[in-house]
Amino acid sequence: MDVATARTRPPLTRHRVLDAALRYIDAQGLAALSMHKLGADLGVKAMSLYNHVADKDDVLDGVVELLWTEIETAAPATGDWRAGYRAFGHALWDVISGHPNAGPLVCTRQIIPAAALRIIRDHIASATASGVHEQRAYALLRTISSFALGHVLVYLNWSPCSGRAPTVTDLLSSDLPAELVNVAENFCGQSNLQVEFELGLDLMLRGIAFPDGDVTSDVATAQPGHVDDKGPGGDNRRTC
Amino acid sequence: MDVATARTRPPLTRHRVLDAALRYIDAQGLAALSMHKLGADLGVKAMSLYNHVADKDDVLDGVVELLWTEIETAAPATGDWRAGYRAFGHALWDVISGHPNAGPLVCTRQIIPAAALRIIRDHIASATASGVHEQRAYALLRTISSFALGHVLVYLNWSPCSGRAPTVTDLLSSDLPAELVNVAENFCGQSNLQVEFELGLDLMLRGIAFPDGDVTSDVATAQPGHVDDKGPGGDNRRTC
DNA sequence: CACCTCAACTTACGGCATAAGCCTCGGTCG
DNA sequence: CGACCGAGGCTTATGCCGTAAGTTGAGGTG
Repeated sequence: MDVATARTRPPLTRHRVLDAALRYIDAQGLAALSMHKLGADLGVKAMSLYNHVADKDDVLDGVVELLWTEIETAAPATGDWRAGYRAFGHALWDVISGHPNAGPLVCTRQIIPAAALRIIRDHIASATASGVHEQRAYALLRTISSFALGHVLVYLNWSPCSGRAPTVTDLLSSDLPAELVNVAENFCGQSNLQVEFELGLDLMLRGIAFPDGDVTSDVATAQPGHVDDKGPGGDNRRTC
Repeated sequence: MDVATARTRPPLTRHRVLDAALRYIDAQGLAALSMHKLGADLGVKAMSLYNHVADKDDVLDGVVELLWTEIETAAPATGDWRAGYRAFGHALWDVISGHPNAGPLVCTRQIIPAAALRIIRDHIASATASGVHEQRAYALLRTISSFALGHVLVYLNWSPCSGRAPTVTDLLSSDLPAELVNVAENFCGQSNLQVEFELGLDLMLRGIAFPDGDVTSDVATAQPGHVDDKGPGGDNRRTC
């Protein structure tokens, strides 16, 4: 790479590096990413990247930032907090499944990007502004996030046509009894998980998760995402 | 490693290799695992491992098999399908969170081990034997799995004291406004996610997910995990 | 005894992340 | 105008990685 071409090329920036990394992973898979190839993709030697990112871990963390930014722009908070929560879960599902190779990084890298905190903050604010008890607003958002995350991961890893595996049988070892293959097909193959996810999300927000319909009260009934009514005791291990 | 010590050492098997790999990952972290170090751990050169596993990917897939075997033994199906489903979700949560470094492999590797299919089959059989419609039995098990998986991943990645990060602030970039740090603490830090998970699981099975309490009917009402009442149309993308 | 099998070993190769240092610009200030 | 300098890209070099290919030697089988 001589000096002339280096001049004509737009200068590298952290954002351009991360963006290229995300597109590379989307196209070639996570395992295929290397600093050399990423550099080559940008018309630059590997070591030049280190002027803009700390190391490869930093690149991967940066990709997660990018994904959260996508989620943030896809589901901004509005006046209607239920619609906002729903959009948030939906955006989580959509963005992660839209990047089948990079998406799992969101739940693999131990990092909480600012974009994640911003969108959480906004949706919480929207809910509390409508009178929802703050702790309950957090708990419900947490429950929705967990459900969306788990659901999309099951979808990505265990469903054919999700962009990662063409058929269910590709996920199984070849010498399996037909009976178990049948179980796999029933569990993974036939149903439309996207529809299933949306129905679950709808239900959660329509009040099923809060059967009395009064989400603004803070009475201590057992509800998903409500923990105030249970002390630190009990049978839970690994308490902080 | 001379011949004499090779003789006294118990012979390598695939299972011993995988077991050592799991313990190594538990102790040193996923990124630290290499064939050389794994071999050294077993008193053997790296290449000797290849007599028992195909390659490194095979080792990681094997670790996932081990984890599913743990889940299988922890939550065998019984006559009471609701208790069984509950135990299954619980086991997923426990086993994955019990291996903070290896657990995420379960939703990262694209593989469905036989142990997973066996336990799924048994719990489905238990439910249908009690009169639950088969498609609904699958849908509910799928929903519980998704919730458990997503919940434990949020726990592992975003909670301090989960074995991966000591404090919430370690997960954040250092130059964050106090307001967002506060959001992070509320969302991740203070509550006991294990209790929250168990409550959600209980609720799902006590009938909240099926408000009419009649889980054996197959009327086409909108329910999480019920998809029969919606055709292939609709707004879903990436349909197979 | 002769032979075969097979697990473990040795060697070797290309790719990886990245540390250390260099080179060459464009801008800044005397 | 000319000396300086900082930044961004390049070169080189190191040590680890996964693993292909071929070797060794002990136990079992004829």
